[in-house]
Amino acid sequence: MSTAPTLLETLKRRGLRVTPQRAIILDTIEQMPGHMTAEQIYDQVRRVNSYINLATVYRTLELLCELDLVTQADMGTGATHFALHTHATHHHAVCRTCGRSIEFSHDLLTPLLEALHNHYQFHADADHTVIFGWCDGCAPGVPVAQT
Amino acid sequence: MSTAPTLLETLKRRGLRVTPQRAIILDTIEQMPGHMTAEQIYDQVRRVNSYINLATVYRTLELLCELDLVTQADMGTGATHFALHTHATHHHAVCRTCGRSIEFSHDLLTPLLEALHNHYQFHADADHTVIFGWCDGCAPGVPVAQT
DNA sequence: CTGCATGCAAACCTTTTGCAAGACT
DNA sequence: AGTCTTGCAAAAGGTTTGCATGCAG
Repeated sequence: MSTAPTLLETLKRRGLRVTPQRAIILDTIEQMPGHMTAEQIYDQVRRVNSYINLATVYRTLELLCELDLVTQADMGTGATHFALHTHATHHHAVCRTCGRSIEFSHDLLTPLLEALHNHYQFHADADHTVIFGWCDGCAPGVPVAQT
Repeated sequence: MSTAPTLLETLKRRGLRVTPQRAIILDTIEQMPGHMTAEQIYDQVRRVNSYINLATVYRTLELLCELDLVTQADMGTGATHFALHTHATHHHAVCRTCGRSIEFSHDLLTPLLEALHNHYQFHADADHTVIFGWCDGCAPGVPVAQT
């Protein structure tokens, strides 16, 4: 139950290079809530040091993904969303019509994850699964059509 | 249990314009198996008529999506995958490491879909849901690391 | 000192769009 | 005839990359 190590500590521990840029980016990510796009992280990072480059943000995110410290999710908005792997696990039901995103708890996904594991020995990445569909307001089933 | 109408017939029935390009594209989509990217459809379409433009393929796909005849799915490969809505419903478990995709039946997803409906009145688009994770071969949990 | 990381700018890829010409009904 | 569709080419996003410089270890 010890406090989880910071991203920076984890980097050091694994013998990876710690640069000022990485320190700022990691710190920023840890302080941002939920998921964020590379652009959002970039904007935030620039408030600390406006000389950090977008490419560096991407390269750092790539590194974090490789280390399984961060997960990616496509919310259907064009830009990839990143989130701390330790971030409270929840998932998203995204409306194809209005774009709204409903968060739902991990519990609802459990049966599926277990089934995938039992049937296919597939270990689903339980973080930030995205399910598309239509929210209550945006009529389901009935296709648009109608002039 | 009459035969399902072709995409072309559906277009006509809804009073939409039928052009040679659309005829070729629709026909191609119906003949291609499973999902395909716009580029793949384009390549196939060009074998019939090499003057058809990629933009036209995109515009036709957009139309089909609006009519709910085709669904989109992001398989994490960069390009959007399209599939006939009538195509046998199944979903995908995509391995983040090796990229392999395991198809799983709709049944496994049912509990989740019902739960989303009951809890949030959310009508999930049951077609081609994509779950990311790791297949049996690609060690789960254990991060890469290790020099 | 050596190698890895960074900044910059250009390249990339997929997808979208403006516009004039052309085709469908 | 009138409107919708197409082709072309350029633009738009998001993300990646090559290369020279610079810094961490």
